[in-house]
Amino acid sequence: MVRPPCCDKVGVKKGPWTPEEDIILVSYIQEHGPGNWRSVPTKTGLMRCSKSCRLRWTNYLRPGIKRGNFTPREEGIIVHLQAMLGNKWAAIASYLPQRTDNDIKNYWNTHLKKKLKKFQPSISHNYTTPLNLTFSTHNTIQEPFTENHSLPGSCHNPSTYASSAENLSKLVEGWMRSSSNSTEFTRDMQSGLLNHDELDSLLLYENLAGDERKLSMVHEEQPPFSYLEK
DNA sequence: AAACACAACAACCGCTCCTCT
DNA sequence: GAGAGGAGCGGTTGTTGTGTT
Repeated sequence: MVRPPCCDKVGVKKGPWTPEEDIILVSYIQEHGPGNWRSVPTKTGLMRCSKSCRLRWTNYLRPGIKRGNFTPREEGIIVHLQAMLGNKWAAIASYLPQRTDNDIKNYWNTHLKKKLKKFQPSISHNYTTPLNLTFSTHNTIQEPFTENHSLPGSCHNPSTYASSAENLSKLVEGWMRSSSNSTEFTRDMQSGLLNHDELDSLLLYENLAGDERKLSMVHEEQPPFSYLEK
């Protein structure tokens, strides 16, 4: 069975959005709310594919989006989550509500991948396994957390990555706290929330993000699995 | 100043997943 | 339970900006 395209390719405008198109889309969504993207082009008169409208809204026009430089802290979160989840950009983005999955993906591909490659150029392919698989191997997390940790994106629609993401939420929360409170972080570590691989990853990356001059020193050490080229 | 190379980012495409009937 | 349609995701490409020769 061949699925028809999401919209008629004939007459559909492509390429960069103009300010006028943005205004039309934003005012439509302000009036009707996001959703029902299929009908947006016809209702607004925009000569755009419904997917294009959705992408434009979610990535650029949606309120609360932060653009521009990623902070070292955000970099650390991205790197660590990427190591655990793989290229699940939407899941990673759920931990950085002000950033979009597209933004994170682009930033990873253009900045972080290179940074990490430079950081450890001779990694074997054996290390490409995301850390969430390591969890089961090491039994660091034996049961999913059942506490009420809110997880953006998974609370309404349980997704395929939800179970690991729930675990991650705790993990990341612990790490984020650690940035400002190393005592609590140590407590998490001692209570078994983090295993040694994860801790190495975090500490190593904090060196990387905080001070590039340390790269040559870190390079000598055993690499965490996370920082790998796919 | 021009040509070229590279980097960064916006957007598209194809596929999968989810929901509804 | 199956099928269809819509939404979402991730990989990739295209375009533009910036730096270098």
